[in-house]
Amino acid sequence: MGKALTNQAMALFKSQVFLFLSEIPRGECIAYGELAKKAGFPSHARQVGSLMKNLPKDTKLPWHRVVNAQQRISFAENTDAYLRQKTRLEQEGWVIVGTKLVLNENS
DNA sequence: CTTACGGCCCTGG
DNA sequence: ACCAGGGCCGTAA
Repeated sequence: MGKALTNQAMALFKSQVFLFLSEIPRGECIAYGELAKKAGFPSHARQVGSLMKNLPKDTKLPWHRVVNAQQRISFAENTDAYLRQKTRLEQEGWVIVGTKLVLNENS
């Protein structure tokens, strides 16, 4: 049972997640869990998801480059959120089948 | 205080 | 490749 994160730890977690996210280049992507690890909190994948969900709509952060550990978009296929993310990833060269990121044509 | 709920993840079938 | 089950942990109700 891990102890609860202090407010300060959470603040650090957030800033680290946003920092590493901002460094993901166009054409690449990263898993929620990977981002959590890099930020120093390996068991907080879901919290990364929450952070993404709560980003302001006009954010400049590349939230769409965050996918799940199976390289899939974590939204149901018939949703708006899914379409938004898929469209943005396709603009960066990804070929996507269903929710699966198959390959990137540019890389 | 306790439930419920996620933009999750991992391990088997 | 697909799915279920268990674990995870902050946040809102």
